[in-house]
Amino acid sequence: MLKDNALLVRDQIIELLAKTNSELTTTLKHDSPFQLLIATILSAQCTDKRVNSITEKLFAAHPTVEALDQLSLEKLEAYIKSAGLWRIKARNIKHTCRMLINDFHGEVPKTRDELMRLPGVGRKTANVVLANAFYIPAFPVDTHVHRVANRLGLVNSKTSIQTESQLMNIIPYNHWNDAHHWLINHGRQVCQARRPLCNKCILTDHCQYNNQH
DNA sequence: AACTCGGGGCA
DNA sequence: TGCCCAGAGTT
Repeated sequence: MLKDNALLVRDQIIELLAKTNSELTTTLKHDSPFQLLIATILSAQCTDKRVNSITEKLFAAHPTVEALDQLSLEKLEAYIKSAGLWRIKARNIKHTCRMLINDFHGEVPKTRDELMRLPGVGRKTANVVLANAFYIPAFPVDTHVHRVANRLGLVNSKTSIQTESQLMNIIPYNHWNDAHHWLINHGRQVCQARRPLCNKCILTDHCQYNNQH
């Protein structure tokens, strides 16, 4: 019963994706897995647009792990100060560069476990790199995705890891990327954590949350 | 599982 | 100016 509802919601979303313009999807600009890794570390609690404005200059001058490793902590901090949490991120990025060189032959690892050993890389960031740098099936779940998918009844899960696997099961692989971006945008603009704007929502007919409030 | 971190954004 | 955000890391 719940599963049937999830399938209905899924089909509604996929229908919406066809009409959605690609401008809705913000992307982190990068030329290599390494650059995507650094950009994704920077993107925590920060919009992709601001990250891109930082990495545009940073990667122009220091495009590789070897080049970025040579950059002093102070200069790195100066580059990324507009990203928020810059002290932590600068330290993590420096440490990550050293680990890539020392432990991974200067390459970005291709497994989630290895990626998550890098400081500043959690499960969500690891999944972003796996999916977008290496095209390895992975579904990044942030709080927006987790909240919206559960409210809509697309999944029924306690943890974001459960949400991750349930979304991978119910959404066709070719829609993972745009569905991910749609869920994030819907979470930011409509299905907000505290004040969900259900009157602006197109999916209220099958929504568990809306029908309870 | 719940808490802390530490910046920016926004009312 | 105080509250909120959203990831990672810690206990």
